[in-house]
Amino acid sequence: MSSASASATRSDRSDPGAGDPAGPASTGTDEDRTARARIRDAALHLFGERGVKATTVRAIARDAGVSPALVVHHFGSKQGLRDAVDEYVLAEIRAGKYAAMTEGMAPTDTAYEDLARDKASEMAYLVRALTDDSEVGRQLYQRLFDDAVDYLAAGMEAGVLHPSDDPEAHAAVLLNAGLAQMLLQPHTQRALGADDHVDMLMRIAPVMLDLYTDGLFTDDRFRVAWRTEADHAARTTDPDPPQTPAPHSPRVE
Amino acid sequence: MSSASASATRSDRSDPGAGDPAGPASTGTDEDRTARARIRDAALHLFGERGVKATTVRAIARDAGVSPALVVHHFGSKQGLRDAVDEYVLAEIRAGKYAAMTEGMAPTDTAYEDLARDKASEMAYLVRALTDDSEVGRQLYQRLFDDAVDYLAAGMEAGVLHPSDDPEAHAAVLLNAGLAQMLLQPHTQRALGADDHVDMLMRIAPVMLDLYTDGLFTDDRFRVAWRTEADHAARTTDPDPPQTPAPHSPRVE
DNA sequence: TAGGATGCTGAACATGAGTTCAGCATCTGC
DNA sequence: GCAGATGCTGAACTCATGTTCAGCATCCTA
Repeated sequence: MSSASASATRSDRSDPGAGDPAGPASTGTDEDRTARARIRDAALHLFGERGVKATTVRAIARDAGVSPALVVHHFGSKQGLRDAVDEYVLAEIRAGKYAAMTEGMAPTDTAYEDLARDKASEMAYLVRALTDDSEVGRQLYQRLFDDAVDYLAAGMEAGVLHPSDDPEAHAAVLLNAGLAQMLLQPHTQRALGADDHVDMLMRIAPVMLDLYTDGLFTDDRFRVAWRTEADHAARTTDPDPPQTPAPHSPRVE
Repeated sequence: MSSASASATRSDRSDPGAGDPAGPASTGTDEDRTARARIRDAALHLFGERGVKATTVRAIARDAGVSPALVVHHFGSKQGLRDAVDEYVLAEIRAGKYAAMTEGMAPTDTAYEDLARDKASEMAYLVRALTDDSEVGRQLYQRLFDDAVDYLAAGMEAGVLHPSDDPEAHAAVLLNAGLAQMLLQPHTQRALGADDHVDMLMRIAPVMLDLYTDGLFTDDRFRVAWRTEADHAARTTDPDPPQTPAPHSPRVE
């Protein structure tokens, strides 16, 4: 067991303490936080900025002010570090810290702006996670989706939102529309010539409120056209459709 | 490009023929297409599937049925190949082949479905480009944005769309909402339990049409609240306060 | 104060991946 | 038929990057 003696110290139980001894991401005034925490934070930041694959262990070590070897000492491997970052972020997701992301659905307060400002690194990481197909992305979306379904149900119950034939699809569409403003933020900002993220939000918010208040179309010709076409397609595709497209019930007008 | 001794044969004029001798992406029945075209197509496919960084030249060569050296022979370098793929895609963008992506804004026909089916590889590449910050992504978004602005203007002119105070922001919001259904497609499909992409679109489309026809809110209370708050913030920001905590407006309860 | 655990490092190691290179076949024009 | 251009390959080279390792300092404990 001579060869395994030194490495056993690392790989087998890399955590010096219990659960998460590093504490929250940006706690601790400056650089007196534990090296483990600094490494995790640096990784979160760089992973979010450039992606996991494009981030080197050496770059993380440099940003954290430690040697590359220490990264491996604490987390076993780059993958182990990634897992630790994921677990950290997932814990925050489970704690509901990113609930404001659904605010993009209908910007009624500044919660989203606050989130974008205070958790920029985490947000970048999450945005990336949503377009990878990582476990973090899956869990984040599922959580936001569940929240959105609840919000919509409550709103419909209270009568402030139009009822829906398909509340889940409704939740998904609205959630996606909200998240899109985040995913496509750089493009949108450029296209609108906005100075910064907040400036862009100030352009976007009233438009979304108008859209959700008045709709877009001045009458229902597009909906009628679509239904006609869908019915026609359903009728001509095959005589006995295995999945009836569910005739759309009349909506609240 | 600097040490132009032996590499001049490759780098400087890597194209054996003129402009784009490889022809369109999937033309040519099976494997009798030129190797250059097969390499480009394989690269497009893999770049879209895994990302540029995660795709190796060796994998591209394997998929194209050639040696890694031939990739470099034709395109000078991996970056050169990437540039060629970008240029190919950009040409298609300029030719308006992806205009149906704006269809997501308001699904009035099957153009988007057709696109998703026939150009799956290209679409994956473009989706990835939109979330990187690549030149292709920028140009694609700009093009789609310009198209969206035109569509909206025409619709408003014709009276089928509500007029807007800020048509560009309106175009951006609608474009983003449409693109979101593409960017978040895997998540949405999972959350809705849809069988496939088309199944998901059949759930999404009527909801979007309902949303754009009727709106979401049953009255304008949220818009009024937001305006009130915005006015208040505007009035109180300038005198001195650096950051107003902003009282949260009434939410959907 | 001795001894071991802990935190940490510099230097080396191994591998994966982009790239280079010398040469072989095939085709075309003379 | 010959010569050069063209298309293409296997093998080797180089470098970046993840990882290992032996050892040093510090701190806690008996």
